[in-house]
Amino acid sequence: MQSGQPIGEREREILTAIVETFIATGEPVGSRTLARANREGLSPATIRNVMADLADAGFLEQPHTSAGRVPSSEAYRYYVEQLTGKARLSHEDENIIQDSLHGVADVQEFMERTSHVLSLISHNVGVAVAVGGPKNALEHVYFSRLGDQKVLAVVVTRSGLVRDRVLRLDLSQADLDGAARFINENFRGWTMDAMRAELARRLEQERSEYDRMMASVEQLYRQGALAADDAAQTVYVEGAANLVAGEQDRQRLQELLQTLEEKQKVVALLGAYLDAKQEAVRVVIGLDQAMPSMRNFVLIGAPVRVGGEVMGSLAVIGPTRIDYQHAITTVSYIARLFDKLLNESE
Amino acid sequence: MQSGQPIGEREREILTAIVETFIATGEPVGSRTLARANREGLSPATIRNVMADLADAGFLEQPHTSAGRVPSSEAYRYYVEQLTGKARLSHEDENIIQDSLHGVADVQEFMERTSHVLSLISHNVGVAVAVGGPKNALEHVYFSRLGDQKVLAVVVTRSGLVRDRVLRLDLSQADLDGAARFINENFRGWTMDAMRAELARRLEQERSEYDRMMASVEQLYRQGALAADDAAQTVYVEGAANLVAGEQDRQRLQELLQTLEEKQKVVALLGAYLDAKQEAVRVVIGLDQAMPSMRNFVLIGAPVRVGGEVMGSLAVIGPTRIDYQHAITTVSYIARLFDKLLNESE
DNA sequence: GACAAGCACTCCCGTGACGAGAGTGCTAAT
DNA sequence: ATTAGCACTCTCGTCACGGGAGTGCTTGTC
Repeated sequence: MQSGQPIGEREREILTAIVETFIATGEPVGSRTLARANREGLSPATIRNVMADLADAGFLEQPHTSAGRVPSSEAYRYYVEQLTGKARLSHEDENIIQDSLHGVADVQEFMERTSHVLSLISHNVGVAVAVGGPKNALEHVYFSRLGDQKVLAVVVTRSGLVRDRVLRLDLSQADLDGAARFINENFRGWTMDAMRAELARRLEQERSEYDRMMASVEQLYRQGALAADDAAQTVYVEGAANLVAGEQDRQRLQELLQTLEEKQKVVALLGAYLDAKQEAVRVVIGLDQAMPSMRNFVLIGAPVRVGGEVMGSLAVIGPTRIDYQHAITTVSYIARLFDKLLNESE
Repeated sequence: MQSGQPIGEREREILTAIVETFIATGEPVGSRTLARANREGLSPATIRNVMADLADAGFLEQPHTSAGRVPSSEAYRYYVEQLTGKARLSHEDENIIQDSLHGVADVQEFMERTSHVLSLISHNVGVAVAVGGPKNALEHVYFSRLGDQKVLAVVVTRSGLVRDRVLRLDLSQADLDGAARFINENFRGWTMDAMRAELARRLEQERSEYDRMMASVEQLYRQGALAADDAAQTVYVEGAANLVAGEQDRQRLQELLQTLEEKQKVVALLGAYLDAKQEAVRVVIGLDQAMPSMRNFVLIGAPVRVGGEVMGSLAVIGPTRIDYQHAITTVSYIARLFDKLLNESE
């Protein structure tokens, strides 16, 4: 058999058995072990034949001759694909999640706790990001002069996100108040994107007949006071310490931790693989494409939507040797919880 | 010599030599190595005698007979004490710091970058915390009804800190606006502490003659809308990955990373050892007192003040085997830079 | 043809022996 | 007071060795 799908029922069974025992033990799995566990009582020799076929087809790898077999990325993909989505989270885990997220109203805090509880339950890295929300409705802006050349800009969106930044600008408080009033009166309820676009249009068009206030608005706009772009994201990464137990190579361990510390990289990862359209949990095996230091790692994540718009995403990141079923149900459970909680309060 | 101070000039010299070579190499240092480096050309045998004395006095420890000596915590304390404060930061390091912090106006961002640059330069863990600032002057509050039972509270202080939280409250936007107007008009410029105290007093005293607005204020107050307490701190911890190289014991490494992930613990550490009164950098050797998982670790930190009030603190955390001189000058340099930048703009 | 049994072979890994290297403590000499 | 010398200790890297686990292949059986 060369690269043909291992369509046979027997092949399938043996492949998933290999994947599962490897995930459980972490050691190359040999034909004998497999034969013992196999309920049909096949002999090691038979299993060896099948294994040889699977190896030819690219599903198994051998660290060295006379060692057991290790699943390849392909094997994991196949394994995940044939998992039934029917597994339920244990009550224990459900309780932990409920306790952890109960009564939290703040999106930020929700994200923070989510990353924490994800890492806790999965024993891997839990990640949650809240995107700045260019599609969020503007609720209120506020500008405050802090001192020489410094202005504090605060933007509140209707979903409860608060972004603040300090700009280098020299405007009086009166000017700032005027600009804020203008924006609040004209753009309340607009999406950030729409507001910015309209503002840009007006500034362009009415350039000749500027009054003092519009000049202030322009300055604020140009300095990014109203930005709600990709940079305006909060990322929570927790459980990096869990990787210590799993990764033997110290060099690699350090690289991994470093990568996880660079939050933008994590954001990029999630962004690259999760999109708004997908409905369910997505499993990405082999992150080395997007991030070389993450080879042999997988991402199990889902977007969080509020009213159709992506508000953020959550994920578990761990080695290929991860409990897929468990991680998938956990992520899925929290994502649904999220949707329910966030969407009910609209 | 039993527990007497190693007052002798020779002892001092040898002790610092031991500490320095141990810091540099990480291996127990023997009499021969020391003799080679010693400029007075003492023989190994003589040095052995001195070392025996130092060991008796509690400054040196021996992993096993016939191994070199390792400095004890006492030795590090003694070593740090006798360091001259005159060392200057290398221009290279100064440039890195300047580049990294240049043009940053926002306190939060300043803290974030500080922790980053600290970890970068020291090759250890960099920490920076901004305290909520109970002594900060109130600039502005803003309340917004988000939906059923949810209210967003935003507090802006004069120093540019923005705190937001979502409360479970059911007040109309009109009520919220009234309460905000009341607080802004009456308490602008007050310190958070004073404002809270006065508010509590008034609520107590005028309980009988409440109007609708004061009732709203009370609800907000009770729900913590105006809290600016210890919980309201932001912590930045960076460079945890650097510990991988230094710590051999995996079990311990994991514990360390876990501790650093629990931000409150880090805050507690800084809080326990750094106080407003101290002028310069403080070096704390042996963190196991406050945090068992941190045994054999040291903290090199300084508070950040604005106008006499503590606004936060910064620190390097690393193993006892750290380049003290370098870490001290780095922390001191950034602390001074901080003071300069923050205080100039007042 | 599918499965099983047997067998020779490969490779890893734990164990114990062994010697080099580094360091110590002590004693005797300067 | 210092130092040279010496016997002793402890670690660590290397190497040989054998057990264990696993493979591939060949042959045999239903």
